[in-house]
Amino acid sequence: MDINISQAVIRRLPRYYRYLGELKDEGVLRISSRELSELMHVTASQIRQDLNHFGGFGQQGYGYNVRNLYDEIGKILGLDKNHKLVVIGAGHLGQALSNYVNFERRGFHILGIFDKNPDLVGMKIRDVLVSPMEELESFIATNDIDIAVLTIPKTSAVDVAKTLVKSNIKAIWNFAHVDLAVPDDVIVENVHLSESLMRLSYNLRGK
Amino acid sequence: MDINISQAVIRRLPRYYRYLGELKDEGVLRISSRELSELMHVTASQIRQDLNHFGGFGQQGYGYNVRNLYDEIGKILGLDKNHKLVVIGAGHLGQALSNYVNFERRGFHILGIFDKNPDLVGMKIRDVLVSPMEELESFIATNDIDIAVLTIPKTSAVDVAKTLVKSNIKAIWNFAHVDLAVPDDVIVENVHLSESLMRLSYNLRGK
DNA sequence: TAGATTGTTAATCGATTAACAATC
DNA sequence: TAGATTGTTAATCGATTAACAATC
Repeated sequence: MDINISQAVIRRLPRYYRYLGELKDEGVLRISSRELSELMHVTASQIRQDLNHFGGFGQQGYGYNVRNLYDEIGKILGLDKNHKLVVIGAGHLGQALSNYVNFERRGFHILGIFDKNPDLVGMKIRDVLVSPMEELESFIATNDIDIAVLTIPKTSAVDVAKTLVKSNIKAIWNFAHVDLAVPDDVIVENVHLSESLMRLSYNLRGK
Repeated sequence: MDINISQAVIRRLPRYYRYLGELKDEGVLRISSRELSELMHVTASQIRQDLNHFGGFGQQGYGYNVRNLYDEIGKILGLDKNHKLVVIGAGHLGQALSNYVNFERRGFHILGIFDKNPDLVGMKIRDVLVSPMEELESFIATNDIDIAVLTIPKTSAVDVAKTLVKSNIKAIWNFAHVDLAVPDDVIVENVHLSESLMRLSYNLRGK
């Protein structure tokens, strides 16, 4: 397995995983790179190149075993492991993410929800209590949290990120519209919804 | 202005826009590509290349006028125009997006919300009534809707997308975990949250 | 004018696609 | 075995960076 795989390849893995999951559920046992390429509208070359970064999962003359490839990609993506999360910001978006059961199914367990608004503290979302921000730091330490989901306005996001770094968080799933400055060993995955909407708007020009 | 600008360039425009907006709010009047590059952690070359796809916004020996460049990028992204939206799916995510006031500020106006669940129909979210799915098609026609926001499970998303295409929708902001098959002239911008979380999970490997 | 910085061309780098020998 | 399809190398394409003449 390559030491450093480009993010271009990584971006495509979840999509392969989704298609293979669907094929698996349909009872398809094997698939060739050509067949999968037609289904996904990518080149067969790209599929084979991408997969071979991680190992030879196929067999000449046969193709790929759907179940096996699905599992292997799952392992590559770390979906065979459990992750412990806290959601920071119990507003609408924080609540929406906390309510989303499919994350739980993939091993992403939300153990705590935090908000600075006293009106929201004490509320329960799917059995998880909303706690005051003051308890965040000790909660992360006590419960060995890996990932913080940041669904707060950008004005407070920078400060909270500092607290998270101090608490040795491993990764931040950032929904705030700001670039967080964190040490290199802290993973930040940004979801900037307004940027996505602007790209849509651009592509809509002249229509 | 180039006829066909790569999506790689387009992806970066909203981020430039965000930084220029912040500089503008801080009262900064002008900035050189080098200064901006240091702020954003990209190369000055890339900034100049990107901007020159759309025109010469700068001035030799001076740099760029912050206010002017901000406005120009806004125009490129179509943020000087108003857009009419419907949100389809009044679940947690649909509610979260409908409640997000910043979209409104950028000219994205949510005129209708739709759901097939009778318990949600009749509810009001920021003055917008949740209507039954049966009314979707006529609503789009009557109100000249540009963009549909799809926050429903993937099982129903494919069918609803067909209805949207029939209704001559121009763009779909798709939060369902499925690739929508639509004609070439319908824009689809995907937000696949679970894929984002999987990328985070991958980058977390071994930590 | 001299200095600064753009706009733009040329060079480099990396990612994608094509081709094919290896092999099931 | 013959046919099919992978794994992998080589060729191509596109995106990024460097360089510098143009010009404010």
